[in-house]
Amino acid sequence: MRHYSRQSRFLLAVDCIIFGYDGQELKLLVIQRGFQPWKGEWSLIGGFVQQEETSEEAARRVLKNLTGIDMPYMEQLHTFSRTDRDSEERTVSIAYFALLDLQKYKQQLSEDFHPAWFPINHLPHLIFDHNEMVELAKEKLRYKAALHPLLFELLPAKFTIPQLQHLYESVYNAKFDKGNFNRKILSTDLLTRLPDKDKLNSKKGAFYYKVNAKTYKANFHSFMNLVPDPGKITGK
Amino acid sequence: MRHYSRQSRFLLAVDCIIFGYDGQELKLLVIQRGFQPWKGEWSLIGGFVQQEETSEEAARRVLKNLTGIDMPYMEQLHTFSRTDRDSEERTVSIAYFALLDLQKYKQQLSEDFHPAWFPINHLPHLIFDHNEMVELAKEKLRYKAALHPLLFELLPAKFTIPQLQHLYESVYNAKFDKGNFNRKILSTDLLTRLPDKDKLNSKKGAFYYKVNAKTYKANFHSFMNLVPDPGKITGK
DNA sequence: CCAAAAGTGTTTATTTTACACCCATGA
DNA sequence: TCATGGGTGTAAAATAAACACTTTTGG
Repeated sequence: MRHYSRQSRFLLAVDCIIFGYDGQELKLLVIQRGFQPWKGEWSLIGGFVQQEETSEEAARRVLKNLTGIDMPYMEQLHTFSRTDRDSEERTVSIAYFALLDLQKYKQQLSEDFHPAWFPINHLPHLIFDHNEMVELAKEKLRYKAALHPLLFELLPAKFTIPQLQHLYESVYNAKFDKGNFNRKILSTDLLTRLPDKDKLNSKKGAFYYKVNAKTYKANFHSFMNLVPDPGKITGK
Repeated sequence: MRHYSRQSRFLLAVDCIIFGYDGQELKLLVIQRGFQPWKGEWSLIGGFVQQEETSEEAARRVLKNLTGIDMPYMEQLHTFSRTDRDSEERTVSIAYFALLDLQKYKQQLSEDFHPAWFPINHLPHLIFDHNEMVELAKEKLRYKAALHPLLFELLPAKFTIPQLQHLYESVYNAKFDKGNFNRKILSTDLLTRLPDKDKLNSKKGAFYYKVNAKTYKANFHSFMNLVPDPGKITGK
């Protein structure tokens, strides 16, 4: 009963929830599945874990193969193990969560696997339990971004505070006070102001900032208060 | 390459990090492993996932079998997949995290599997990557307990505020101001005062409280500020 | 009576919020 | 010049921190 030889063995998959931001709204990367079953249906990017790799390596390999991208930010989300979650054969899936500057990578995205970016509030039906995975990932994104400077991963190297605020507003479906948002973000000391301005969105122009790599790395894991009224965010 | 039939299949384990509190300090439940390899070594409670159950069901089944206890609080922690983590055969392990009132369950704990409670700051060497799992679980406990009323799960149904404070202090290895702690906890409206007092720890006696199930359930997931100076807790 | 722990009060500092106001500039 | 978004100032409110003080009671 407890001996290795008598135990069941399982297919192990990885599935990746990839969020991107195009300056307008938060989007999710999905592909049209290229093999049976459910060929042609929308699906998260995923694949099977191989014998000689960790699940994290599998996720990176699959993402690299299917998108051509080395994910700059990725973390494990949750392992899904419902016995009927895959219609073909019982498969346990380890889900990963990644963030991308959509603008930067969209040219480099290979078209071979029919990728598509869907607005996070208008997702198509996905195969298996992939919609459930996305819901959990959205919760985690909102939870974590309220406490840690996670959303910078979705922006280009140079961005303005109003752009950052717009991103936060689209993640939380809320409007924040610009004065307070400014001070709160700048008080974290995570940003360095650059000499030039973005003049596309206003006549006056907004200064560009870049992430201060030192303080970003040092403070990423400490608690911040990046979102107004976080008491009302219902975590997990 | 992408077809189900050609993929590797893996042993899937669950391992459980069980924290308990005895009124003095935080402890971890481990057992002496009863089978080869590493028979007799200290190990987390674990077992293999079977064909017809989810990983969560496997964790609950294994815990029930080995301890006799239906875990009142359990959540998935992380999936560990280093290729060499099990010396016998490649095994991927889904780790779970559980909290127990140690006093309540210690009689009921079956002795068959040689269980032992170790103080969290003086753990023995555990097999495989189990020490690593415990470290991650400790981080998560500290992280989550600073924001959510998690630690109540470690206390009996009736407890005093000084007892609760002592628990927080032992989890964070810190001393908190009793006046501020009192007000902070009571302001959450999570506790209901009972008519009687605990007179064991002081002459004056401290009122017993119980968790208010309604507000507890309703507010569990919202952000609170249960620990002084949370800005200094380094999350994850 | 008094030591010791429980619990309350109070003052100060810090953070958050709301919102008024000034600034720069392209059309 | 003036509408528009960028950015700063400020006062009020809420929260947090430090610490003094009062209460209770077994020995």
